[in-house]
Formats: sequence, C-alpha cells, structure tokens
Amino acid sequence: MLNQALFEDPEMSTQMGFYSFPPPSLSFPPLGCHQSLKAFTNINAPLSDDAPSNLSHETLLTSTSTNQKQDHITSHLDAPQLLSLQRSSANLWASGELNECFSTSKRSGGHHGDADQHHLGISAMKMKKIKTRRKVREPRFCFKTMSDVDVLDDGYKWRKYGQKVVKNTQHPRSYYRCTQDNCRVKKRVERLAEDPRMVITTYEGRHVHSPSQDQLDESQAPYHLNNFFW
DNA sequence: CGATTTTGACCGGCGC
DNA sequence: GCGCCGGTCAAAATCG
Repeated sequence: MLNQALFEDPEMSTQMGFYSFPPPSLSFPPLGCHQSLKAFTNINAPLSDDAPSNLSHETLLTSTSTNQKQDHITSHLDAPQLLSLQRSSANLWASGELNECFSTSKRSGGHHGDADQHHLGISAMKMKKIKTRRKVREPRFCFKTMSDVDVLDDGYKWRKYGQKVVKNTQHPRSYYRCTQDNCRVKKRVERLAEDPRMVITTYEGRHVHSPSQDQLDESQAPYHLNNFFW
C-alpha cells in the first residue's frame, strides 16, 4: 500500500510536490483501507485561530485562491511541516463566514449580508479589504493512497452529501460530512486523473470529537486529547 | 422505518 | 452581465 501525504489540494500537488508517507520522523502506521488515520492525531499542539499561519498548507491554498503574495513557502517544506499542518488555523477565504463557523444553520439564500458589516473601529478601506478576503475556510490537507477502495476507513463516520464530475476527469468526486452533531468536518474523495489507482482524500476542518466508539475505545483516549483529530 | 445514498437543481465565485 | 464550474442542498430512492 503506497501512501503519500500532500498537505494540500490535489490541484496544488504539482507545486507542492508529494511527500513521503509516512514521514520518516514520525511513527505513522502504514495507512491502509482498514487502518485508521488517527496517526495524524498524536500531535496535541493547541491551535490558535488568531495566529498567522505562515507555515500553514492552507495559507498556500489561500494564496492561489486570492492572489495573495506568499514568499515563505519553500523554506518550510520539511519534516516539521506536519506539526505546522496541525497548527494551521481556519484561514481567510472570502467574506462573512466567521460567525457561521459557530452557528448551526445557514443557507437561507443571500448571505454575506449585514452580519459581517458591524466590525467596530475598522476603516472603510480596511473593511473593504476584509470583505474581499475574509471568509473562513477550515484547514485542509489531503493525501493520496493507492487503493481499490475509494473511502478509506479513518475511524470516523461519514455521510455522503454529494457527488460531482469535475472537469477533465473521468472519475466523480464524492463529498462527505462527518455524521457527528456539531462537527463540521468534511472530506472529498476522488481518483487521481493521471493514475486512477490512486485515491485522493481531502479533509477539511477539525473534528470536535473522537472517532466512533466501535473504532476506538475512548477510555484509552480521553476526549480532551482527541480534540484535534483529523 | 430510520439512516444513508443518489442525483438533479441551485448557488456563489470567478474569468471573460 | 453571462456562462462555466465546484460545492451544497434536498427530495426521492435505496439500504439494513
């Protein structure tokens, strides 16, 4: 079973390069169809959503999406990146979803409304900048795995909510959401266009709970230590 | 019968 | 403004 961590969207892979998986510096179990991804969760470094995430893979993504300048990328592409990955925070993506991160309902049409207009003490110019840039996107990372099985067992329970054929690919992309209440984590699963044997799995967000009980005995892994499970 | 998947519609971002 | 495209919704279908 071949595994490679990308730490980025598949479409970014050509710029990011592929990383050996597991990284030699960390004791990852080999990732397989029936093996949990909780290898990623051994790092319990607290996440700061306020801190600038220079090291973040997600920052890289933002840079391509918003034309922001990123000139500190390559110097961080080494082993500690896994840690920085864990530290990556929800980043700026577009406008007005900060509050939505913590609210339960959305999608009533015509969002981006007044909710994000009431920041106090921000100049109009700054406000405008924020408007164009500030939208929270959950931290993401992805990896590819050579597998016949599309959906790898990562210890969490997922519900499929969509499937889409993306351009220039013959294989559809599937969209999954964590079934746990109040957990916003999503993942996408697709086949690599150049090599359909490879499965690309992209995770977005952080679980606020541990994997399902039948996969992991919670008594062995206290809840507070599992807060940052991917 | 509740949970999950399927699938067409819908929406928003983006480039032109 | 328009069309394309990726992501999400939600009703219907299917599953267990």
